[in-house]
Amino acid sequence: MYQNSQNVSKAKSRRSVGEGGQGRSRRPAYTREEVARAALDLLDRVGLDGLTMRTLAQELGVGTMTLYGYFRDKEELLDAVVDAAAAEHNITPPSGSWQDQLRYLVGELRSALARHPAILELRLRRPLLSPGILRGTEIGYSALMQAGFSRAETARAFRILFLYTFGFVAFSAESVTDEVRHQVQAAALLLPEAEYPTLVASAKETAEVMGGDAQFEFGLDIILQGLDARRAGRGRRPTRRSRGE
Amino acid sequence: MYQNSQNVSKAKSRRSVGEGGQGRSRRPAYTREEVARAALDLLDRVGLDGLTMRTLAQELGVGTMTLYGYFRDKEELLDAVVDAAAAEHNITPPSGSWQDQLRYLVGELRSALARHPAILELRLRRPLLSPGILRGTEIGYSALMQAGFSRAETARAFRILFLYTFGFVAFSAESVTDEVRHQVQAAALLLPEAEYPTLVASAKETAEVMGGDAQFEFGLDIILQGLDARRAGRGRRPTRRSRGE
DNA sequence: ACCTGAACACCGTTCAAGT
DNA sequence: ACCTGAACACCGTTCAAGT
Repeated sequence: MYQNSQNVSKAKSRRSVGEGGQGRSRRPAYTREEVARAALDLLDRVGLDGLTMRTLAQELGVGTMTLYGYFRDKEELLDAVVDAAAAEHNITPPSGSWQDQLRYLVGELRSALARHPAILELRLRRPLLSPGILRGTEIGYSALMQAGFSRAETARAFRILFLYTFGFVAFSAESVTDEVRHQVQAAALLLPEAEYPTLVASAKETAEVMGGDAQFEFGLDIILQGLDARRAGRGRRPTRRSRGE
Repeated sequence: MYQNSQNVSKAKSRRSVGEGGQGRSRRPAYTREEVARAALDLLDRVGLDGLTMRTLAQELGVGTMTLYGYFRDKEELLDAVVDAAAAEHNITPPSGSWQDQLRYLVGELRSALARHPAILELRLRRPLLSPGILRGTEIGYSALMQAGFSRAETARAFRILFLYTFGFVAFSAESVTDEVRHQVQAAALLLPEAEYPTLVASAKETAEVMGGDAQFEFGLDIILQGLDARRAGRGRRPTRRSRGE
């Protein structure tokens, strides 16, 4: 379902090694993708620290060193795991206004990241570029360009939405429970009021804002509103907001 | 310079153990803060993977197990390292419009994160609440509230800016070199044009947008513009943007 | 061709002991 | 009171060998 043509053919060519006639040579027990999916599954269950070459091998019923036949490194395995997570991500081209389309895309990205929390940390270090991931980018780009944004603005705008979503999930994942919220509120209330008057007064609001759908939607609205304002103002006054006044 | 009163007094009370008269009992070679700062320094030099209890101990000229007298865990040490990084962060209350003040704050946060890149990854897992970190929040809150935002809006607005900045630094740190940009552009150009027409056409723009001051400022402007629009529209029409149309 | 145990150079941390 | 080496239960990975 992802990178179809290339991967399938690669797997096939691996499988068809025995066509020589002797048919005695062993063929790999798994494909790269199968190993990656097993690793993703294990990752979901035991977290990033629990994903070990040893435990993964055990899970698959092979010797540890067998894994090094599929991947040069643990690093390379982890890249494949990120790819496997992206492969699950099946987005259908949305309809509606450009804002609606982007809302949908960003929502999909958010839920995809939430489905495999450990993936996020993995992606921090790699600028991922596999086709599966870029499918969403393509759709977002075309929505923005149809709305009248230039190519440069489109790239910038999509990047903002992408970064916001990533930042949100990274810091507002389901790890922000009610308990964490209470801790935050308590910590804010303990601050010296002389130095932190506004924060002490807003302790409750600060805690509420740590996560949740409402906060996510609010930020999304703000960004889309800002983009819309930028779009509307085009040509008239090319935004000299960055200057002094 | 950070959490002044408490920490200093704690360090003093540690030092003054020998006041009993005998003066023979050994006192700790370092304070907690000194160990944390040494760890931060080591972190900057060798990265997160290189920061080991063993190497840190060696750096300080003590046995490995001595560190466990200061911190129960490596986890607890890392928390202290994040705190030590926050302690360096000295922000002076800014002036100007609320947008200017927030621009300044966010810029400070960005450069603070850039100064110790490994800190970012550390902060992903901990909702940090030390006073040093919250100083910036207090200033941001008061700027937003003076601009007329409600407490709830203020908390939401500041959170957006915080998340955007974090996301930006996480994915657009100095690790995005020209080489990475070239890779991105090349990867985009290699996509099948039938499926990715917009992305292929915007390969150059996509690469440019991966990092850099211009992109950061653009996103910041968009968010501030969106916030301003929200502020201006208050009361009139309480934003039913989230609905269908 | 494909698989794998033993071994190496590391980790964080417990334990029992040293002054 | 403070410090610490030895030891334990782990890592990722190299190497040389097994079928």
